[in-house]
Amino acid sequence: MLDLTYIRENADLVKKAIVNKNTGSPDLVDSVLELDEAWRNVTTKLQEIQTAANAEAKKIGEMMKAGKKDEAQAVIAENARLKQVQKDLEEDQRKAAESLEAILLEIPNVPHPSVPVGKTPEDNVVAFEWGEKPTFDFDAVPHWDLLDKYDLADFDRGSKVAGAGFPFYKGAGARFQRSLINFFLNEAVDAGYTEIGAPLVVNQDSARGTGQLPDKEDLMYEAVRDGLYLIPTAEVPVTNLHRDEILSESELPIKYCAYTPCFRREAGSYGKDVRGLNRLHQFDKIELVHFVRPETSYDALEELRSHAEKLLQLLGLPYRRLLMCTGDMGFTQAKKYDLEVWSAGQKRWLEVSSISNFETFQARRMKIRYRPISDGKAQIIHTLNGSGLALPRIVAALLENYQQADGSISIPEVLQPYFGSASINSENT
RNA sequence: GGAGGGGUGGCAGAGCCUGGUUGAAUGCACCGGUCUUGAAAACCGGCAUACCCUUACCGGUAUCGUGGGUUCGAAUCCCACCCCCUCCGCCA
Repeated sequence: MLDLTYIRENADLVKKAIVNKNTGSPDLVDSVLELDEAWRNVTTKLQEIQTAANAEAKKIGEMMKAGKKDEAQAVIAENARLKQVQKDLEEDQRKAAESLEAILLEIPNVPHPSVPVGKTPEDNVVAFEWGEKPTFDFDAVPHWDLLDKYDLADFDRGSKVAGAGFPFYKGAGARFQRSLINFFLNEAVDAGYTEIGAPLVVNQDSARGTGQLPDKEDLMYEAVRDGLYLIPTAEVPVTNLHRDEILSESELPIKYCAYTPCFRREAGSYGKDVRGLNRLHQFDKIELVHFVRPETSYDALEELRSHAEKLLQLLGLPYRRLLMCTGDMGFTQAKKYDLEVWSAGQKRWLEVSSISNFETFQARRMKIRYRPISDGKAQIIHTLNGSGLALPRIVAALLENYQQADGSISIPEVLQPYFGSASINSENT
């Protein structure tokens, strides 16, 4: 959510953002300005009435104290008229505020000036590439064949028990994931993050805070009976951790890492994109979240990005960094990078991390502020997050890129202490 | 799930029975000043949030868990909901 005053003063900029992000009509801005005007008019009138009514009430109080009951009765009768006017105005104000709020929630975050303008994924900029794509003197196979071969995952039984997109992991497959989780968490903690174990369900206020509601409701599984949502990412509970709080400057920046399963309905997806581990309804992810002072958020974005990239480098996975264009970056972000790893068996790039600066967009909804030591006036902070990293596609890429001529899969050195051996082969599954 | 107690400013904690200068005593923390070679102590002053009006100053409104209600007037009375604590039950 953007600041109303900001919209008032930068109407053209916000309109441009809506157009560039391709998320709706720029006329929304005009509606906001009109509704804001209307709300302020009503509010001013209402407050005048309240001022009058309060003054009368005070007078009555004094009369009662002085024992002038009859005089008081007369004022009471007169005040009843004011009360009716007040009620009507309150209703008007409530309606105006409601419409204003609703439209405000439809206005996207304004992209940072460094973000390229564009409409489709083709307009994203490949900002950086790292590593050599592996070459093979045999036919590299996709990961689903390798999962099968070593019985690392069972999709059919997952479908039976839960549904498509909820695989079982077995043996070395399950252990492999567990070793990645531990590796990622340890790296994050070493980089200065505080580890968080988070609730896997959140209430509506939390879902609204990070921007999943009102628009992206279809993304989430919902426990209707209890009004709870299964988290689509740890971003939701972890960012909401400080909702409605005023932090002190000395505790910033706050950096959290959290491992959680993530649940996504992914309604409407199909085809090769969902083959194997490419897209699941439940998957594991380690999420990194920053709470920072506004002036430092773009430094923090690069820092966060480098933390995620380091993991890929340690794992020896070739990857590229995309700077997302305005049309492909999403509603709530001001700037966003995607990291994609090369998947040698499928011969395609797979998105494994998305790193974003939300500036005040989330924090304003959540009322997360900090008190600067200098002037003491509470100020909205900036929030950022990024995956560090999402597991299934990392597993897919590792299996595919590290497959060997003899059919075994070697394990990157950094992972071996976690996994407990140097390869996956027919002996150790 | 049952019974009882409670949710007040950054924190602690009065006020609620007996509705009326209580946006809220007091203490701590914090900020500024005096004093001091410096610091501490002491003393003086300041210190909630959001919003409206205003060039500005002044002024005003709302907020005592949340939402309703009673009343001329509610932190204070009534109702519902949420959360916390204690005891009981159930349970990994």
